[in-house]
Amino acid sequence: MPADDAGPPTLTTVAAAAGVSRQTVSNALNSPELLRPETLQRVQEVIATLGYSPNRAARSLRTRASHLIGLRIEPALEDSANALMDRFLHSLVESTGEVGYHVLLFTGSAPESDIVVPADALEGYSELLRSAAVDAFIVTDTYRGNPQAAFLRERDVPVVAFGRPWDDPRARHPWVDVDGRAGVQLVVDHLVERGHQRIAWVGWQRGSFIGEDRRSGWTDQMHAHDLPTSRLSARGEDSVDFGRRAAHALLDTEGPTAFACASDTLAMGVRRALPERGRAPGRDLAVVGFDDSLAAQVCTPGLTSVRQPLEEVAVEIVQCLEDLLAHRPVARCGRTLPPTLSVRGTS
Amino acid sequence: MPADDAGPPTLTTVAAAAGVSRQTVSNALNSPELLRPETLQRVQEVIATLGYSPNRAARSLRTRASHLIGLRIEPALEDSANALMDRFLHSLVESTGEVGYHVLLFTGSAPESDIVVPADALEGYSELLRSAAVDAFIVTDTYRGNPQAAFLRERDVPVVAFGRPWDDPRARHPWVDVDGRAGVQLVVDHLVERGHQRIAWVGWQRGSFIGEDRRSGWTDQMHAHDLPTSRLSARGEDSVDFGRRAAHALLDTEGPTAFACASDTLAMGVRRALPERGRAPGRDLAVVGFDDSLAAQVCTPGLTSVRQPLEEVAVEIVQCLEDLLAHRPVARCGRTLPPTLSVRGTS
DNA sequence: GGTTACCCTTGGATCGATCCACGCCAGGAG
DNA sequence: CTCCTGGCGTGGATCGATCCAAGGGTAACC
Repeated sequence: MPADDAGPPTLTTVAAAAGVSRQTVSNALNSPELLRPETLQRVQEVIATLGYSPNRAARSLRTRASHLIGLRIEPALEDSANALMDRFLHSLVESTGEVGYHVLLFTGSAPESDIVVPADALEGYSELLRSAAVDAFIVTDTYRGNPQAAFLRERDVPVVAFGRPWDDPRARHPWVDVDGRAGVQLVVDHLVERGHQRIAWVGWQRGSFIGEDRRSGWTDQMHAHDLPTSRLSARGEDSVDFGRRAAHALLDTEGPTAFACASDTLAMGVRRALPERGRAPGRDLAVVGFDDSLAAQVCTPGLTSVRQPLEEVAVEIVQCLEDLLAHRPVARCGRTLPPTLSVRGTS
Repeated sequence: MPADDAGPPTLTTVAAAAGVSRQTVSNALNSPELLRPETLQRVQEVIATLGYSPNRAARSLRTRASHLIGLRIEPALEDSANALMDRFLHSLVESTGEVGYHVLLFTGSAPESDIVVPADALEGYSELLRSAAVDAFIVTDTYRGNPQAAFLRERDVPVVAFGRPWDDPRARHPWVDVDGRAGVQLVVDHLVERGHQRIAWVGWQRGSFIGEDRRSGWTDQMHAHDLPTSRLSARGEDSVDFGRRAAHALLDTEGPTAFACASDTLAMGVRRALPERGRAPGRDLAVVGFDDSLAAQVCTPGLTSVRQPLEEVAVEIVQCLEDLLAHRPVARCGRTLPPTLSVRGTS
């Protein structure tokens, strides 16, 4: 019975030092209400003195719970979506930490086809789950159809998605998403309040669920204000250059006084176009972006932009996760959160 | 002996199905060379059929190795440093994955004082280590003095740092860093090649190790080309506005034809100043940044910038980690990697 | 005095992989 | 014919925490 021989202390070590039994120490940690207050305190003191903390491997083995949440990181694309991921990741780690979970990152090397998810792509998930390395997953493919979540859910893999199952509204896995439509509605309201009437939309091509969702915020809210949308909409790729060209085209014929954009990237393009016609972004000629990226915050004047409530998303996801892991019925299967508007110099 | 009752298969399950003993299956996984090829193949087939993978908790408990690497995420600061972290994180996860490790994220809630690292701040690390949750740590406080690495190392915590121990060159923990000085030397060479002679420096205040390191690349290489540096240097906070003011001040009196900046943020400020004097960034009046941030890539014309080789940093760190964990003497205690130059429209 | 409740002890089993020490068998060498 | 070695089987112990069941004290109560 090596007491203070080598390595970190164990339950037995602590028990011996505190003059109680293993069981009592275990109870002190897991069911403190079973102990008499004075005993509890004594045990806790010894735990603190010895710097004991329970071996996670042993605990996991016995309880069949690793208290780890798996998150797959996609190969780095240096775009604004990634900057979002970073903010999200921070919040997520914090939220999970508060309820005693940690985040385990992994990466799937297998490339995926577009629609059909081959078994290979799920291999990473499957392996981690079979080896009991993680208790659940969070999937974050917000920017595509995100078929993985439903796929995993069908196989009884505990999973919560950041992003709606756009392509299958009947999917029954829990998800949390940001209400892009509501975000753009905020933008329109804000611009109308500033006196704008001819508000143009610069967005993505048809076919992007997220793009259409954001755009619907523009059309709906414009109509709600009895404002015209006809010929005021441009669609194209998500690039600075398209934003610039779209702004020129709209200014040539339609005389808009404000631009609501589907992304900061497009908004940066619109901004770029204005000086080329001797105008400047500001109250009179407004530009609003989406995502509140670093670029939006750094440029002068700052770009007004829709900010996703990623911190709240993380909190919601963790709540779902807790329900899921406790085998409680998850309160809400899907939930959308409203973004906010960061108002800066361009509006 | 529940064969295919519930839960994932275990060693015993596989052994029974393959008609061999537990030990043989274990050997098939950990010391395949001990098995006759035909036996090995048979066992592997059964493993594949049953979809077996060893329980990580059990393995960790027995071998005292979790195959997890701890990485602490600092509270989100939305600056360019964070964008770097993201790129680094991706590479790191990939590199660690290739050698059978995963990355575990955690966060320390305790605030830190400036110099003295209180025991509290290390609590997060310590707890994870005592509970045998991780085998080692990576610390990434590149942008400060980074006292934690040395501190942890002294306590025999396996740790590799991304970032030099600036304040204590004799620290003996392994580290990998990017050679900022060499990066700026690249910039100077590039600008000289483009015909520039009066190259200004826009950097940070004294006292920042990293700032001084980068600046030394400018002074050294300017002198190597027999070019003047006198009165061509501006120092201030890392903000767009300071960059702008510095550019104006330098243009007022010194007539520089190129600006080398300590960060993309400063460079964006310099860029901003040029149109205000009827000039435009480009070959004739060059601006170069540092970090190759998204903003540098997205703006028009694109900002030439120094790109940190984060992918290589990750690979090097993982190599150190392997040595460390194998109790091999770490090949190089510290190592710096040269950055590259992403040349774009502003130079 | 007996009952009840409360607090704690005791000793064991269990999770699943690995480590260890044998033991067994076949084939080739001596 | 024996010895030896490579390939594999067998049974048990081990890692450390938790689960389980039974039991021994003490104090308060009727």
